[in-house]
Amino acid sequence: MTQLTLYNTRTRAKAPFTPLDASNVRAYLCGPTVYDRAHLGNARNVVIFDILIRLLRRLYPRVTYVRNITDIDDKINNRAKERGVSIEQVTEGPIRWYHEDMGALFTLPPDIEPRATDHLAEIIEIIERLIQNGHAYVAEGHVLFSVASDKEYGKFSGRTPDELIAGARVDIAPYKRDAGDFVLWKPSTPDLPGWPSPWGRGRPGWHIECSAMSWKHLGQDFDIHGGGDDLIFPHHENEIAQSCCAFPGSHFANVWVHNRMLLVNGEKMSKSLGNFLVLHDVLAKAPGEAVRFLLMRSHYRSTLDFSDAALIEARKELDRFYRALETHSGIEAAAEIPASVLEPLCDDLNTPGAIAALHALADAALAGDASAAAGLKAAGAVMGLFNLSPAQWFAGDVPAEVRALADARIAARKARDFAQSDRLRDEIAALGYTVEDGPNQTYKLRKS
RNA sequence: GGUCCGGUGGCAGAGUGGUGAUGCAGCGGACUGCAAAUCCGUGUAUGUGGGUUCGAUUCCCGCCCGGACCUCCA
Repeated sequence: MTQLTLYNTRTRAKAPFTPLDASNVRAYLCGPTVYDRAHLGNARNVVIFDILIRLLRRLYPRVTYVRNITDIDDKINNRAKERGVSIEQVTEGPIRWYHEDMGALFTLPPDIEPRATDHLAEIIEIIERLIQNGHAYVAEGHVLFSVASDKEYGKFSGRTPDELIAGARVDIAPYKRDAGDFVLWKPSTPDLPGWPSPWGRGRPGWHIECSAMSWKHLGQDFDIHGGGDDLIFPHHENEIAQSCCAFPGSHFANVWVHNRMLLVNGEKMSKSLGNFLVLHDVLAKAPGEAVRFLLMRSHYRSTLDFSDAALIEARKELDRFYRALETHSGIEAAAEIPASVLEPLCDDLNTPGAIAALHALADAALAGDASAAAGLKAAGAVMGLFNLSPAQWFAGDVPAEVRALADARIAARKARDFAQSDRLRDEIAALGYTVEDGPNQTYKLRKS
C-alpha cells in the first residue's frame, strides 16, 4: 500500500500519515456558517477535502467524515432580526443551497453533518469543564477563555501573547483579563436567540461549537482536521485551546490540513472585500465537474487565481479525458488506481501531478489501450472525476431541433451538397453545438 | 509594524543538487469535401545580485515584486 504523506500545519512539515485507529480514520472539516450562498472559496476547501476523504477510503477500511454546520452566529441573528423570522428560517435555505451546490461539484456528503443548535449540551459541558479547570472565567454575563491559563496558546498559529496584544485592532472589552481572551458564551438580549445555561440565557461564542461537535462525533483525539488557512488564527488556535484544556492529556486533531485561499484577479476572495464569487453563479456558466477540476488544477497549499479563461481550460482538459473514455465506451474502472496517479496523490495531495498522469493514461487510451482507459476511470473515481457518461458530458440532452438539423446535414452530405451541409453546421453552431463527423455518415454533437 | 508563503515558457501549473513534467494557446504536417476530433513534429521559462558546490531552478544570504495572517471570512 502506498503511504500517504500530508503536510501538517501543526508541525509545519510533511510527514507520513499514521491513523490513531487504522480501522476507523476520523476526519473533521470546518463546514459553513449558513446565512448565505456558498462561494467558490468554500468550494475549493470542500473539493480538496473530498479528494482526501476518497483517497483515505481507498487506503483504509473505514473513514468517518464529519463536516459541521454552524447555524448559530451573529450574522444569522442579524438577518433573522432584519426579516423578523426565526434563525431556522434564515438557515434553512442556505443549508439546502449548500447541499445542492456541493452536490453539483460531485463532493461526497459527510458521514455526519452535525449542527451547532443540536449541541448546546456539549458546548455547555465543555465550558463548565474549562471553568472548573481554571481556563475560563465568568465576567459580566460572559464566559471567557483565559489565554494566560494555557501555556500552549499561540503555538499552533505561531504567535506569542505579546504579538496578539500588539496586533489587536479591535477595542478590547473591559471585562477581559487579557486582550487575547475570547468569548465562550455571551448573553443574549430578549430580542436575540438564546439558550438557557448556568450563566443565564445566551449563546455560544464562535469557536466552541467545533470543539463540541468534533468531541461528540469523533472523540477527544482524532486524525485530521481541515479548513481554509484563514482559520488557523484565531479559529483553530482557539479550538485547540478549548479542547485540550477541557480534556487534559488530549491532543485534539493530529494532523491539520489547510488549503490556501482562492484569489480573484490577484486578490483574496472574501466576504469582507465583497469580491467573492458565488458558487451557484459559477455553476451556471460551467459544468460542475469543470469547476471541480479547476479547483484541483493547482496544489491545495498554493494560491489559485480564478479566471474565466482557467475555467474554459479546465473544461477542455476534461474533454480530452472524456474522449479517451468514449473510445472505450462502457469500460469498467480498474480495481487498482494506477500507481502513476496514486503516488502523487499520496504525496500530500499533489493533484497537478496526478492530472499529468491522467493525461498519459488518456494518451494511451486514445491509442487503443483498454487497460489504460480502465485505469483512467479508476483514477478519476478517487479524484471525483468522470461522473458522467461521455455522451452526457459532451452533449447532455440535445434538443430535438438540433438533432433534426444534424440529421438533415448528414443527408446533405450524402447528396454531396456541401454548401447546404455547411449552412446547417452554422445553424447548429448558432444553437450552441459543435457537430463532428464520424465514419459511415455518423455524427457526434457536443456543446460548444 | 510583526509573522508567514511565493516568484518557473504567451497563459496555467508540477517536480528536481546534474542536460526543466503536464495542459491550454501558437506554428508546420497527416487525416477531412471543408471542418471538428485524433495523430506526428515544433519554438519559448526557473525575478535579481551574491554565496556554498565539480555542478543550483533546487540549499544559504541580500534585494525587488506579489500574496496571506495579525479582525468576521474556507
